[in-house]
This record gives sequence, C-alpha cells and structure tokens, in this order.
Amino acid sequence: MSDSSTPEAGKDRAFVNGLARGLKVLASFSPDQIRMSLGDLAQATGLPKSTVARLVHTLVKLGYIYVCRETGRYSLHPRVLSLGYPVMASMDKRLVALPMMQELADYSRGTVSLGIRDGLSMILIERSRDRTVRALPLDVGSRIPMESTSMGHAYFAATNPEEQTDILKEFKAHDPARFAEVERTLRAAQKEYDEKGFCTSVGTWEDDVNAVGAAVELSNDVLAAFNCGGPATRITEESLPDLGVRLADLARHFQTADWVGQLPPRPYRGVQTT
Amino acid sequence: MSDSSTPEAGKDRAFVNGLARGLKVLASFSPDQIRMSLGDLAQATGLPKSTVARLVHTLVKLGYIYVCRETGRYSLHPRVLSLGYPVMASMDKRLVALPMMQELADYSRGTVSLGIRDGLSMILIERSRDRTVRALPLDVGSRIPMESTSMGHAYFAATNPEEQTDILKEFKAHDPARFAEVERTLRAAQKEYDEKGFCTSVGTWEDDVNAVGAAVELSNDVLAAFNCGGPATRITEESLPDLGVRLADLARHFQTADWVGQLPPRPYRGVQTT
DNA sequence: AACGTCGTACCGCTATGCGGTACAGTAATT
DNA sequence: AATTACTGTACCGCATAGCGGTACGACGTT
Repeated sequence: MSDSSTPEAGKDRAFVNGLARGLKVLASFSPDQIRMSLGDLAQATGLPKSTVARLVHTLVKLGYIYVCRETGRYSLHPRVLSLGYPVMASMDKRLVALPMMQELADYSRGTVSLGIRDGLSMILIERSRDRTVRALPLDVGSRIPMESTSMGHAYFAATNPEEQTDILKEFKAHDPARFAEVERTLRAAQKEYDEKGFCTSVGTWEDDVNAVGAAVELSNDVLAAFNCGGPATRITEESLPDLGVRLADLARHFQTADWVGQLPPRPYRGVQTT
Repeated sequence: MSDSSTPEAGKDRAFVNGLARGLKVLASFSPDQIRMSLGDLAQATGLPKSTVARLVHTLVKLGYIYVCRETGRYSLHPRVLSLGYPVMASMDKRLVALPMMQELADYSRGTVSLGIRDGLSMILIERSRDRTVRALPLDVGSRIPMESTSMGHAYFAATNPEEQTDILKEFKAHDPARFAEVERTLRAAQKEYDEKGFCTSVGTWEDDVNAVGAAVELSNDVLAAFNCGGPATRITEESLPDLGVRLADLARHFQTADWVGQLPPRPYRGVQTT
C-alpha cells in the first residue's frame, strides 16, 4: 500500500496506475539523459525494475520508445512529438504573435519568447530573436525555471490563486529549504506585476542577463507568458521599464487581437493514421 | 476477450493495457478535433465510455489533459509538449543542418524540410524557406502523407526491408482498396532512389507542387528525410534533377559532418521537476 | 576470475482496472 | 413545456491484468 510512486495515490478507484507510471517513464527522459537502461529508468521513476520492464516493453511495442541498436539502451522515439502536434496546431494564435514578437526583438536587440508552465518550469513554445544575433540561446521546447525568471514571475503573478497555491505547494515539496525565499520572491513579483503590468529580472536567472515578462491568455484556459531579454550588454537595466511597457502592450494587443481569418487555411492533408 | 482495442493483443503478460489505452486517448486528439467529450473519445478510440472516463480522469490528474472552462470539454494540455522536448534536444544535429537547408532553400527559391516517419505520415521537424516567401505553408510538427510525397518516398526507399514490410502492412490495413496502387508507387520510388539517390514528385501531393526528397540517418537509429520543393511556378519540373542532386549532396554532407563542438553548450538550466 | 549491470523469465497473489448498467444534470431539440 | 440527446458521474461484482519479489544467463569492466 501507500503507493509513493504517484503523487495522487489515495483510494481513487478511477485512477489508472499503469498509465500514470508509463507516462512517468516517458517523462523521466531528459535532454541530459536521452539514453537510459532499465536500471536508470527504475531509479529515475522510483519504480521496481520489473515494473519498469513491463512499461518499457509496452512503450516499445507502441513505438514511443525504441532500443538503440548499438548501445542497446532505450531512447524516446520522435513519434512522441506527434502527441504534441495538435497542441501546437491548436495554438494557431501564437502565429499571430510572431510578427509582434519579431518587431520587439528587433527593437530591443534581444530575444522575445512565449512560454507556458510545466511544473516548476516554463516551457518555451515560440521565440523570436533579434536578426543580428546568430546563436539561438534557447530553443523552442526548452525549459527555464519559474522562480528566477521574469517569464515565470509574470506567469505566477497572473494565474489564479488556486494555481498559485498549487505551485507553492510544489515548491515546498521540491525544495523545502529554499521555500521561504522562493515564496518571498514570488509574492514580490506579484506585487510588481499588479503595479506595473510586467515583471523585471536583473541577473536573477543568469548573471548579466536582464529581462521583463508579461502574461497572456493563449487560448481558452491556457495561460502563457512572454518575456523579452538578453545579455546585459544589449539589454541594459535602464531600458527595462521601457521594454516592460512595450511587452505588456504586446501582450494586451495580442490578447484582444481579432485573429480569425488572418491565418491561411490549415495545410493539414495527411493520411489519418492510427 | 479478443481485445480489438490495441493491435498487439495476444497473450502478452508484459503488455500494460492501461498504458496503451491511455496513450491511445492522447493520440486521438487531432488538429481538427482539439476539444473532445467523453463520448467523442470513446468513439475515436473504440473503447467503452466508462473506460475512457477512467483514463481521462487519470490524464487530467496528471495534467496532460484539462477541462475547458467554458465548453466543459477535454483538451490536450500544452504539457504534452514537454514529453517531446528531450527528443528535439537529442536532435541537436538537426541544427547543423539548418544553414545547409537555408542555403538550398535560397538557391531553389522553395522550401527545404526535414521530417521523420510516424505511421503513414511524415512529421516535419525542421524547415527552411526561401527568404522571399512570406507565408509558411507547412509548420514544424505538421504531417504530410508518405505515399504521395517525395519525402515519404525517399524515406520508404531508404529504410530497411523490415520497416518497409511494416509500412506496407499498415497501408493494407488502412486502405485495402488503394493498396496495390500504393505498393506500386512505393516500389517505383525505391527504384528511382536506388538509381539516382533521390526521389521526385511532380504534382503527386498537390497539383502544381514539385519536389525532390532524400533520406538521412539523423541520430543513431532514427531515419529521416529531406525534401526540397514548392509551387511549380518556382520549382519547375526541369530543375528537379539538379535540385535532386544537390539535396542528395546535402544529405550526404550532413550525414558525414563532424558536428561535435559546433554547437553551443546546452543551455538547460531549469529546475528538475516532477 | 570476480564483480557489476545489462535485460529476460518466472510465478503466486490480490489489488486493480474493467465495463456493464443506471443516474442526475444541462442543452438543444420538438 | 415536454421531449430527446447529450453531457459527466457513480456504483459494483468479477476475473484478470499487472504487480514485484526473486533468480538467471549474458556481457563487459575492473
């Protein structure tokens, strides 16, 4: 009893454990751990080895995991990307944001990104960079921490109290020692956001990186947040108030934009596959 | 018995059905069906309603699905994107391809894409377009059919016989009526690929769209394919042989490129979340 | 040769997920 | 206002599916 593997454990007759655990296995891959053995997965998920073996076996049969031919280890199959595609497609609206983002990126000579929350991180789902920058520092899909970034702060400040409570609870569980500090930071962020309409980060994520953040409602119930920032050499601390206002404007414009019909018809012509 | 819900059904003691079904639920969302009720999902997956209710309940608790506040229907949560991120990140190498793709896109005045197989479709994972084109016809993550595109043909031609058999089997199951024709097409594509090193498509996907395709091994065991194409006004039929050779060259260069160290260090600095 | 780790196999037990069927709400019908 | 078709939820007995211990042969490293 007392299944410690999943957060929700109680006596939920309607909770399919096998599914939860399988997804936990999938989610336990990370950019630094893309090849994993059964043992690795067992350790990462906290599940017994034989259980993991069964789950992996299933995932392999379904094609979401494959065995690397040379190392013999397990790896995520690109097919998992197909799970996310409807999400991307449903966020057509983000395409409307792109030109606006590009404009601000050029103006600020930095990077403008759009991200959503996952756990205690923000996942980037769209990004525009100043055309004079060659390197792409943060690719779409990468994560940045919520507690130290302007994007994360804006998100926290803009979400409803229930989710805020959840987030704080998760932080507490994740790192009790830092919890008090994190809570203070986030509350301060909310204060700033309520007053100015955006959040500021001066070297809180990385030294010498400055940014501002502002939230938007992406589609019906999905909250997201923009940020605009870059190295302190390009994005000076003095420029932040200006950029903050512009970013908040961008968010407001985007939110209220009538976008129906602005986009080309869906180019989806694929065979409907299993 | 005779569980018709999953293709693999036999007496596989190590196959976790709940997981397979749960993933089936997730996968049954599509760009045209982003909001679904229990009934819709039951129909789409072929599972009994009560079962779907349990699976959805689980997925909601895990945060992969959320209930739309106003319609009350179920929707994929952007969080599913996080499952795919390690895959994207593991394909660092595709970033090396980008400049080469851009160059060919500019040269051809068309679009160059990179895609991988999922079922009977190819999913685009990277794309460069000629800088004079404003519209983005096919976004990353979208699908194009395998049987009628140069990318799909190249992929089929380049994969191993076992996968070819699988693919054909899947086609047969999917659309028996067209199977003979499809098989003929794919065999012909393979012949062309073996001879020339690329596949040609003249109006087979869309009227007035021409393209060439060539395959590459992306990472260890993952096969992918490039294509280069566009509207017939820009990509003439006469130019295809030239473009084909160039695309095959691109693929070969990419494959053999020593890319270690060409990329910036991984910018992953997020909090490791649950 | 001794160890560690790989993945696979076995197997008894019971908790677990199954899928009928029934029900209380709401929305769009007539 | 009565009807119909939906939503999602709840209940419940049953059988089995999934669990997780433990044991094993195969590599590869030290």
